[in-house]
Amino acid sequence: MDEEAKIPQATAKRLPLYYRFINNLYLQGKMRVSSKELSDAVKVDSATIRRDFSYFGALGKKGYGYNVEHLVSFFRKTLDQDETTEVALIGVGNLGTAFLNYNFMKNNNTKIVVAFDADKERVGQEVGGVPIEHIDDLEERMGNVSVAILTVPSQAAQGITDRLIGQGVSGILNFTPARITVPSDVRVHHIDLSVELQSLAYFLKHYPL
Amino acid sequence: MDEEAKIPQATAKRLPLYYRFINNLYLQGKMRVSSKELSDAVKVDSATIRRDFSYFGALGKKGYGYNVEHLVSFFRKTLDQDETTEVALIGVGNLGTAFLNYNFMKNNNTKIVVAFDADKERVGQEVGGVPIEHIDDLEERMGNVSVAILTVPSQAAQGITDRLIGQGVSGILNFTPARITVPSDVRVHHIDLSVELQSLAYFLKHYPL
DNA sequence: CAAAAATCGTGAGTAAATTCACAAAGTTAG
DNA sequence: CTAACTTTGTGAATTTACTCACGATTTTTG
Repeated sequence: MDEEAKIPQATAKRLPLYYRFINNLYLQGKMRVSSKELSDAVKVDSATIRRDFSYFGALGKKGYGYNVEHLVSFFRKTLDQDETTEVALIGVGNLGTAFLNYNFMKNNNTKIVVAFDADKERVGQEVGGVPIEHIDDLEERMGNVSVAILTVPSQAAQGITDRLIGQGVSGILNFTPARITVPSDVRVHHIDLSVELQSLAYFLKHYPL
Repeated sequence: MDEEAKIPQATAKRLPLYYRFINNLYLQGKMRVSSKELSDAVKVDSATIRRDFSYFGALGKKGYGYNVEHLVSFFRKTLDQDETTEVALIGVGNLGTAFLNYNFMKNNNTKIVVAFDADKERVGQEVGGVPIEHIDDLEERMGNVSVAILTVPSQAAQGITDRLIGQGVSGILNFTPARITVPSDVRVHHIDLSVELQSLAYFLKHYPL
């Protein structure tokens, strides 16, 4: 296990957000930043930010704040920003295409290197610089990519998941409404767009602010 | 305030998920279901499911489980499944288009009724049955929709947010990387696709399962 | 240089969510 | 009908996350 394995999951989820914002400050030439300023920008309580940072040691200076350059290089290291994670995308529909176009606008430690689709017409095309392969060739063309984005129709989700796992994938970002079943050593993050929208509607009706 | 306002937020977020799954069971003609079966399907601990349901009273029967028909009609009522929330979508790029196409595949208490884009070429077209208006006409064409999906470039996010709020929008589903600033009575749910991907990569490296 | 202001890092308190584990009550099988 | 089994609903324990509030330290101002 990592030494860092003590970091709360909630904190870990915020790290990429912090990194992106701090990197912007750095590119703008800003020298220092306080937890209060960060808080206004990323909408996370300033005490939470200080606590989050404190898991990595004393990154700041009392009465001063945080040195932007120091923070940026620290986060780059911590988030393995130099070591890119290669990603495969399965399902080049609208959502999949959005990801592919997004791919190169980054601050990113992840890169989609190959995409698959069931439509033979699309094979051989490129979207956002990523070649599209046919889903039947998944096993031959996937290489040893370890993360996959699943943007296929939900009926196809479990079948493709099984094939991905057969290829050694260890992380899946699942955008289908289907809840997929995976071995216990495979991590799945699930984003259900229609649930997000419905839950927002429910909150508006039942939890007035 | 609602009577139901006691329901934990974490529970409220799971309700749409439960509803969708239970509705599928109902359509398949299944008569009964246990918390254990639901748990396997939606990947939520069975005790959590029983606890969630218990906030609404005793919906189940000991030794038997839950009656599917009863559950389905209960959830339909609770989620205001009959009273549809009208939604506006801003930014008809790939991601926006994905939402529009998704719109009618539903079990849904939400419906996108109008979309806006900055591209004049697209005005007058329909995507997924939803008419596209020009962003300059936002104020005239939005009607009294109270929820908006924001799928625009991040530079445009805050400006459009301000205009939406001027029109009385009270909930925003923000897909841009920008953290938007809103009055305290407006609810924002933020989904940051690149953060999701990066955070999955981080978890894989640092939190081996 | 001294006083005032800023800001971190964190102990302690609180809140929210999850999970365990079991009595109670129903169902099923023989 | 009885015994074995199933499954709920929930009190209590635990885990996780958030926030307050303040001492310690540095910067800034005059």
